[in-house]
Amino acid sequence: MIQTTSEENYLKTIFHHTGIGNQSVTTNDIAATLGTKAASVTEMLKKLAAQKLIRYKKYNGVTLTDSGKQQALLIIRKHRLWEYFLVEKLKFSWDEIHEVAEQLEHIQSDALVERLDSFLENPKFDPHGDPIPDKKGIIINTDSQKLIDLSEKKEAIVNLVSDQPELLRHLSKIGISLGSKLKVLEKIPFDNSMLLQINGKSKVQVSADIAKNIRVQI
Amino acid sequence: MIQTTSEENYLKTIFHHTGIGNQSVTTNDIAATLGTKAASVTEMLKKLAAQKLIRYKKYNGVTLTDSGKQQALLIIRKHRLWEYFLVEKLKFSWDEIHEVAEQLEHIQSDALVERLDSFLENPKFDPHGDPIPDKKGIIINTDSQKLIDLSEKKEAIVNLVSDQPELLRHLSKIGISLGSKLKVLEKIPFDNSMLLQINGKSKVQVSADIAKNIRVQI
DNA sequence: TTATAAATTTAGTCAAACCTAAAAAATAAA
DNA sequence: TTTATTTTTTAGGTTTGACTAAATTTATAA
Repeated sequence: MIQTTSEENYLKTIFHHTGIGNQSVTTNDIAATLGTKAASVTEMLKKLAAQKLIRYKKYNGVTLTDSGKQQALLIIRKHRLWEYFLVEKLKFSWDEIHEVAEQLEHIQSDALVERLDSFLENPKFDPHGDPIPDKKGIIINTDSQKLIDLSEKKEAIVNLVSDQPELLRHLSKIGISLGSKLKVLEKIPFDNSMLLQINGKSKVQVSADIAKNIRVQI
Repeated sequence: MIQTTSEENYLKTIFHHTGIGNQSVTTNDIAATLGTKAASVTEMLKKLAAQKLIRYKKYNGVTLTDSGKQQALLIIRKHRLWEYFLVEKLKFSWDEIHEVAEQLEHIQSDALVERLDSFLENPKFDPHGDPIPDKKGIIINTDSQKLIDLSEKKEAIVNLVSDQPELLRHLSKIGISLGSKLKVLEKIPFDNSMLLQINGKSKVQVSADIAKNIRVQI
């Protein structure tokens, strides 16, 4: 499951274009960001698709799978933790650190990341003010809200879900995952449950207990 | 003048075989250390020779040029500084750090190395007791040895002590300082502690933990 | 001192990640 | 709706650093 540095850079770039939702990004945009040519991007997209890290259909742009999103977030976690280290401990200024962090983010060692995180006392934001994903790849978003508070007819993107394994299992069963677009079709006052439409397709009923544990972003 | 990771690994391996002198090392020995095949080594040797980092004559083994030696020492400097960081700051044990340091040593940034060195307060030895070359690639006399390795009845001069302030305070309290002449009167197998005579006068008992952190020269 | 063995180099392949040029598909304009 | 333009993909190359197999050189032993 370990990516090459190049594969990691592609994942990161795709994530930066598509964000936490399931938006797509074009071959040319990826090439422009990475400073490579479109032809090279196409080749790499095939490799990433074969590993089920992205969804790729010819001439159609790409989106990250849950697995790809997870990988990207963990690389971003490393990048931002190292940036924090460089500024807070080594006294670099915030504008000198990017290039070095680009290298450090590719060091492969789970133990290293976790110990670095502890050593730095679990910072939540990097020196540029961007949030640092936690070890599960969950990223704070201050303008997120609980699904239960979303009003009827409104749409939002699933941002954070609590890390209870049972809840996660249930959600994946009914087709909700990080980045899903939810529309509130109806709120049932009797039990505060909600009728939702997922990604403009399937409809599903969720209890208030569940809706309290999902955070979404408009 | 920047080397690839692979070139850096070859330089480092050659240095570890040839040392600070101008000894030579064979193709096969390099291959064995790196886990590659002799044919691959031959190819790389040509590249390094073209950069004047090694002296290479077919079928004749290689030696490092001054420039190659310098490069190798700076890589070793990085490796050992990162090892020190991993143990002293991130609390890894000394036997878990090698693999990660192998990756970190290839990060390219002069500023990073110098700031890391300052942050660590310019350590002179890594957690395995090996000396850390300074920024010019100058390495402390490698034929100094750890006091703990000195055998009974032998005498030696204190060369360097680790820079832990507490240790330094303790040593000055019992009368050991840079340049003191120590004679090993007795080694106690039970706890590896040592009974020493200092400058032919006072006797003192030091624990194994202390004896590991003092370097002496015969 | 010749025959055998070991070490080293050469020659030819391969995979990864890039490239250019040409073909194909999708999009925009006439 | 055809034509033109842009985007994307395919096809064929290049470089780096590895490989195997065969050839060459050096070292060892009978």
